[in-house]
Amino acid sequence: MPVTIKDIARESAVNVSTVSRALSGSYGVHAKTRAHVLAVAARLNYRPNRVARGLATGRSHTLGLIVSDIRNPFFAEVARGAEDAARAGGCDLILCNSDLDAEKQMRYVRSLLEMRVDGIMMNSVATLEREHLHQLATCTVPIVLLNRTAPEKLFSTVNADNEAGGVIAAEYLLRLGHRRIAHLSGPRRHGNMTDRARGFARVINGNASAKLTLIRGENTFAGGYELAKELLQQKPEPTAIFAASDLMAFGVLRAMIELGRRVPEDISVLGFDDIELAGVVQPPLSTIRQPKYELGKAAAEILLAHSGDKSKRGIEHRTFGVELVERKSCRTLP
Amino acid sequence: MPVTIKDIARESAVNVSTVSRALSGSYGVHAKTRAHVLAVAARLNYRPNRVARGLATGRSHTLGLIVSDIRNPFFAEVARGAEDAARAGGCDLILCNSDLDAEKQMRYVRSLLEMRVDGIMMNSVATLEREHLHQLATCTVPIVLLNRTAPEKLFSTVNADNEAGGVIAAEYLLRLGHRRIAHLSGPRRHGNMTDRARGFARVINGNASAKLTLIRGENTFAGGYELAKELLQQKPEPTAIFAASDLMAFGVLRAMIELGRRVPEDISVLGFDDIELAGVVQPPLSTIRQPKYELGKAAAEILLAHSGDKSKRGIEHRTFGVELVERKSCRTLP
DNA sequence: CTGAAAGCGCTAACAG
DNA sequence: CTGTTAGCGCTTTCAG
Repeated sequence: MPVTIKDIARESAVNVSTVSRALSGSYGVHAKTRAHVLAVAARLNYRPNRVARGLATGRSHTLGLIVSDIRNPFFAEVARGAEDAARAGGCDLILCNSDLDAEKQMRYVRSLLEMRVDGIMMNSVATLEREHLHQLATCTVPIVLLNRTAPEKLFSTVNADNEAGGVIAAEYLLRLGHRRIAHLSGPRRHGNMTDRARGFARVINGNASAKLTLIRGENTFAGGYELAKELLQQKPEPTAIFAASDLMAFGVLRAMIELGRRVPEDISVLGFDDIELAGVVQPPLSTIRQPKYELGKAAAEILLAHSGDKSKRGIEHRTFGVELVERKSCRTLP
Repeated sequence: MPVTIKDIARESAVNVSTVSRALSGSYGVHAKTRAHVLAVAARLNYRPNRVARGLATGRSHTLGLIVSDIRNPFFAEVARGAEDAARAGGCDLILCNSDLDAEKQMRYVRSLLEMRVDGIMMNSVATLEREHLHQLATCTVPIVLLNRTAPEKLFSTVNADNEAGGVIAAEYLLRLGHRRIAHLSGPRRHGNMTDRARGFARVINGNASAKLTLIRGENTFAGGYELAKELLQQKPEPTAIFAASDLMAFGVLRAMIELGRRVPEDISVLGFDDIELAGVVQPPLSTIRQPKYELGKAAAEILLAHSGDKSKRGIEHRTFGVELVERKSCRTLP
């Protein structure tokens, strides 16, 4: 059995409450007794029991993170940012993979609530129904939604400026001289991608000589691959393709190889996210970078900041800028 | 304030212990009262407090996972496997990123111990000193070491058969007709990679006409890139390169492009791991696949199996086979 | 500054 | 089958 506060109280001939005070570093205990208690604790190799502490204080010092799948490199970055920030704030991080399944997601929320986490970060609530949303709203702990662009009155949100990203992408391609341009977007329910598409379309369509082709598919390597193959059926071919994520862009690159098109000589490809491997594929992928690590970090920090005030659940919204990362997959048209 | 077992006891006019029994589904409670209690609980929207339960039972139903960095796609897969298995066993997963820092790693272990997790999975203890190892050995919860090839009497281990992987790689390259062969390995303290190198070298050196060049560097994209550039300084050039990880192989691929070599026409490249993007790069990377998801899953399952028995901390060792995944980065020599 | 005592919410003997 | 009674280990009034 692990040594408890009681053991060290007995051993150092003081009351448990004194030990508790000495250990929690709070004032109100003589420096001498305190030193003694600490010494005994060290000698006995005492490890506080955070479960007991949690029960007594009501704070568990844990944060929950629900992502669709940690294997998606985008979420891995987000998770890392969240973990670092949580850790810096003295909290541990519980990881949940929802697979974009609303049921599963709600189960995780319940589970986290039962553990009395101090806050929950979750992405991908796009598919949540009213009832679920309502359930979330009645949560006793602060919640921050990641990648949620719709304005939220009920929860804090953290997201990248996706629409601006679409604008940047469009302006870039136009600037390079492209006019026949395609955009490969994700499913409609994917709010972020819809935002990207909106910004992108607005700019392209605002240029009289430019022509936009927009098609949708799955936000995966395979999705990008298939959309690209489908796209190149039609004539005239676009000179540039903007994929809504790097993963999809990778699929496009593969499709181009199989179709015998060279990138960027025959066709330019632009991605979104700037995951680590964007710079690794051939050719290195030009893309719109969003600050993934920072998104996760910000989410955790919001939780940390508000996990104290039970009364006013401070709602906070943070939007991060995105930027163009030029590599080798887009070229200037003569 | 959340509703407690007490509230529902009062509301349904029975004792808390009855409620507890009814809720925990255990026998010894009349079906009728039980149904009633459950109904009241549901009406009150009762959520059990797992912190309290944990304190009372001594089991927290959480598992800890310490990896060097979740952004490494290898660990993301492992983590996913671990999470799924933990979840299936009714446990939550706490994620820790140690960055291969021994100090940090030990802090995490302590932290997890304070939370009274039911078990800990950790990779990368290669750099741990005797003192740390000893500390771990005295832990009150079961520990399983991931990717630890050294035989362990103190802890359970789960790993892929790295040495066999090296053998498979060597035989494959030999079979394709390669004789001037290079191996790019990781740092010496990286036990897995050392095992891969051992198996590989044994086979290559066992072939009289084959010549092996072995160099070491960092297990990263940049590491592979630099080693490859260094390697191609010397003449005659190898006809095949076996990289100790896919990440390193990606670096090799990049270096080859920059040096004007075509893969696999001029030089063959073989990786290890089979991370998701191995099939995405150009050319698709041939590699030795290790079952990452299964590794994580097995680790969690061992913990789950042994977290009951306090007395006999069953030590268990599991080794997973690896296999060759042939894609397009290696060619047959005429 | 320190001790005594009352919980936090739940489980687990032990009686009845 | 159900109620009573102790705690789990720690914090936190409230006295002294």
